[in-house]
Amino acid sequence: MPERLAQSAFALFSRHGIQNVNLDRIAAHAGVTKGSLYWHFESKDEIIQAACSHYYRSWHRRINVEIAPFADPLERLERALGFSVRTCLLDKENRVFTLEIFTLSLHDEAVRRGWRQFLDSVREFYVGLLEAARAAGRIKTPDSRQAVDFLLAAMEGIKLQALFDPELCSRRVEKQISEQLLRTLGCVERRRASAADGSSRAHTPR
Amino acid sequence: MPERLAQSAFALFSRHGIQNVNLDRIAAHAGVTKGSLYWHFESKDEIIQAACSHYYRSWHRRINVEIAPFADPLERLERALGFSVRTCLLDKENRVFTLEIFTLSLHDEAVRRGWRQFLDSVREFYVGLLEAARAAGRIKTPDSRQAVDFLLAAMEGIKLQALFDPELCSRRVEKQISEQLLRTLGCVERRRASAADGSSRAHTPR
DNA sequence: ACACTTCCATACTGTCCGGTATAGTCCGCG
DNA sequence: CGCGGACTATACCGGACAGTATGGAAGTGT
Repeated sequence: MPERLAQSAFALFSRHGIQNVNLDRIAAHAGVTKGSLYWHFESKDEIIQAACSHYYRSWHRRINVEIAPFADPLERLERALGFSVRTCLLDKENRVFTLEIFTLSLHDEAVRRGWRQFLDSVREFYVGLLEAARAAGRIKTPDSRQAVDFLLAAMEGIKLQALFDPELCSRRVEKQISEQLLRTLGCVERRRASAADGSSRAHTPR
Repeated sequence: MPERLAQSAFALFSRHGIQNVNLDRIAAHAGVTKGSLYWHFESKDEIIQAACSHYYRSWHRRINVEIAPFADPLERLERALGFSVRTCLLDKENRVFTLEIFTLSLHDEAVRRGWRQFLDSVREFYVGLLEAARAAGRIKTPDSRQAVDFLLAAMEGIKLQALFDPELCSRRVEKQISEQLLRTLGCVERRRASAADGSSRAHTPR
């Protein structure tokens, strides 16, 4: 039941925002009433934290599913990048929820700490992918950490832009941005192949 | 008086967030009471809009002051970039206020429209600087608009990172990021000069 | 002096919402 | 069977706050 409440909270927060969703609504969405909700959670803050945890776990699960079929380090990196960019551009719920969390983080140390831990795990995830691609000679970047930091920052920015420019929310832009981000990472082989042989175009993920 | 109320609203919103600031507080900050405030503005929404307009005007004024002393296109671009990056990293009020506005934009079309107009004006500002630098042969980028879009996105992302990592809020990181952004713009001369002659180091703004 | 306008202060109103109190139901265990 | 614990539903509470009503003050024009 606590997990169902957390899911309901996430679902509602990610559509309507945190302030616009009251506890009666979360409880009803989970099929119970507010009394039950208060049995499991002490406060709205605690429910918000539960929704965050739900989101963090879900993100990790989804991105791992995305890269699981691939062994090539650069392919894995590309897939992960593609997933992230797609999430930023097309996943409106992700946008709403994360923005709400950021704003809450401004004044709530606990929420900030939670996001920071999540961000650290995402960073380690990407550094791992990048180092593997680097070891395989597919990426050339002087400093993996810094490159990943830049990448993550760029993706957050892109997410914001998508909020204000719905035309960005397309597969074409997604591909464009993914390539741009790969370029900033110092992708060596991808670029050359693209310039030399148009058949790599067909190789691009859909 | 309306301008004083808008300034008060901005000052308070940029420190405490929009939800955490009630109208009594804004009025008191401006030296009046809520009745006066309601004489000038119809609703809290209208006061939020006034605070936004105040912020937008202030931003344009400040960045123009920053680049006014310089004639060289690349120097102007660098100064503007430096100002923006500094604002993102060090100006906490800017961070708080803009994040609050983004979150409000998720569900409020009027706020979203306002920011979008502001963003368009910022984009045009940077495209203007970039084109000038390009015409002077100081910048090499295939598509100014796209480059500026990427730049603006990156800056928003950096602002978010600064929220979660206070160590980023330093002049060293500011310089590092500014250089990185210049690199993504296709800055030709700056890079070469830096590699060839250490004296350009002293030329770097403090 | 009076009327009008602009602006302001104060008290009030009603809604919303997080949180609480209390009673009820169900299940497992001795 | 009785009891305790986990869970649930319902009614209630009090505070917060945007917005409203009303009266007052000051300035201006006739």
